[in-house]
Amino acid sequence: MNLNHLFLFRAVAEAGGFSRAAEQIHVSQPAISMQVGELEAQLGLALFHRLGRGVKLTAAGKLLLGYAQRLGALAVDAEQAMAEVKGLRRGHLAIGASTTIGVYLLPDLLGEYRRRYPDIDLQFDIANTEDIERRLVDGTLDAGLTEGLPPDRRELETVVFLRDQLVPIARPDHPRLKCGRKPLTLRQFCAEPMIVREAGSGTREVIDRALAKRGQKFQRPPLILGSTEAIKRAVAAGLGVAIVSHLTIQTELAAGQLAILPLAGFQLTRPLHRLCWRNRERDPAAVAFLGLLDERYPPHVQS
Amino acid sequence: MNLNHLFLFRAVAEAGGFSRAAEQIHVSQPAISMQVGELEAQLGLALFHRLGRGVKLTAAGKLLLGYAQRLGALAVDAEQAMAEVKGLRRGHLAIGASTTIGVYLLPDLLGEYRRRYPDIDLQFDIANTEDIERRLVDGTLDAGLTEGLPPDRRELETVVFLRDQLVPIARPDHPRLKCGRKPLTLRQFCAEPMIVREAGSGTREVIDRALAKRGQKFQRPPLILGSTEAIKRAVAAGLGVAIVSHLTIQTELAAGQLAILPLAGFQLTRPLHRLCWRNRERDPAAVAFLGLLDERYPPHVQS
DNA sequence: ACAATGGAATAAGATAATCTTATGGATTAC
DNA sequence: GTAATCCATAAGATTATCTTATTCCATTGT
Repeated sequence: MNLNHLFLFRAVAEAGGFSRAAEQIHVSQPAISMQVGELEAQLGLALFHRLGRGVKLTAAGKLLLGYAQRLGALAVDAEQAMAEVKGLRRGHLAIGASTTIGVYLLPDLLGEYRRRYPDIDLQFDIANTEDIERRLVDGTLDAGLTEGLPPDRRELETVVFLRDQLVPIARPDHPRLKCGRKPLTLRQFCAEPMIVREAGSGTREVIDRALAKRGQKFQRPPLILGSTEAIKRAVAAGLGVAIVSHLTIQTELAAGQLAILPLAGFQLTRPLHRLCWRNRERDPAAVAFLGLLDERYPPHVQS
Repeated sequence: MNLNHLFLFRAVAEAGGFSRAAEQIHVSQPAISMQVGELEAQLGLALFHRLGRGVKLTAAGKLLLGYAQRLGALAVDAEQAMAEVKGLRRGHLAIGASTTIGVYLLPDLLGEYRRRYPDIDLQFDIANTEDIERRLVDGTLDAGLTEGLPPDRRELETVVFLRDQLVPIARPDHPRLKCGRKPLTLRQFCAEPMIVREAGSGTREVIDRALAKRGQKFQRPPLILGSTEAIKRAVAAGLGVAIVSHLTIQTELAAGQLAILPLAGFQLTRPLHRLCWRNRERDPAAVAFLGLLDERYPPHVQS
């Protein structure tokens, strides 16, 4: 007994005859005779009275018809659910991101995602690289976006999707920003009052390494603040200069609260990584997210 | 997508691997690979993550598994229901009978039926031959038992299942029943005070015809009563003699309330008919009933 | 009662679906 | 690195299912 047997049986029952059913579902009449006959043989029960003029359900047939209808409807539901998943009208997407990306980049991206696929259930967590990695492996995340060093897990694919520029910022009325002034040298910049994140922060490490590489260091003890927002506010308040991700200051630049300080020959970037399973099938919801990411930030495969 | 696809899919999901599933359900592993692969291709969705060591459901797979389980359970229910019908552990039997049969014969018969097949839902109506015939044709009865003349419907099969003896009865202390006395002649019997059913009753017609055929008639105006029970009581009370179906007086004979009056060379029987559809499939419940009837009263096919 | 008709069953051949054995390829575990 | 495990693929065999043509049967109409 399979769905096709039941489908044909149901067609006959609802059409009131083998020939009529055959017409309606575009199969030959003997095909139906055989299938229904086989079904009856398997069950050991007559399902139809053959009246000579059409057919009529037996008691067993009436009973089976109920099951056939329910089975048919359930099968249709199942296929529809699958079609919805495939067509991104149903599903779930869980993304993990580190702080900067999570705060300054993902909301926009997920807003666009929601606009395109409003029926996908979205989940979005900010966590550290280690947690994201773990949750990718155990399957609770579909993709992760991190600014930290790429993990060396072979099962995860790491793609640099964006090079984040770390830029020096100052209050817009900083003397060096008067028109006509030349860019600062790195040495001059290091002599400014500096505001930085605590040691151990990803951004701080990048900055320290870059300065060390160029043989420079802060010339005064820096002001240490625990969040990028705090640093931006402190710079805007005139407490000093800082180096922050370009991503984080779009609003303040537009509002004239902060300005980028030109620094001669200084270019500092860090890679932002997109993490997901390497050789694993991805749900359409995840594929669409990665596609959207690639669309906004054309990728460079790294490993 | 058919039940087999889903069954194999479910086996894989529940076994956690293609090979394990293949073992459990005794199919080759490639068969499963192909079926699941085809299912995935048809849906356009990956249902499993291939991990190298076993497999794991994707989100789409998890969703489909629920449907597959429900469909599987429903299919099992359907097959079980059909098996129950076939095994007479579920079903319905509607029998129609004319009065005498319905009162004096069917209760016993249906008692035995209920004992053998306690799960069959029984329905049993007393009606006239015409109604029974009509209800057989329109399908509300599975079989009919009548004492009337056989209908001439070609679509109904008429089988005489019993020859009912109509016997003369009297009070046990009737003078002619004293030991040693010879049987009455029919003429003498007709001279007795007679109790009969009203004209139009089946039994009355049989009696009238039999007497007419033998050139006899009641010599006194008979007492007319509307039911066999009333006639029996009247005879037992000594109001006269009567001719009634042998079936109806078993209890009274045993209790000594009535006696059969020996009548020389008089033998009056009428056929009892079993009616059902001629060329139509019968439900197991009906087949079992007809079987039981045949068992108790070996049949003589008439038409 | 008779042929006519409508509709299901059957037969035969063709086609498609599914299975099995054997083998390849990728991943994990020691 | 090597062996073991597991899924995918290939080829051939088997089975299920379909189609066309035809037969059989019950009803219907005359």
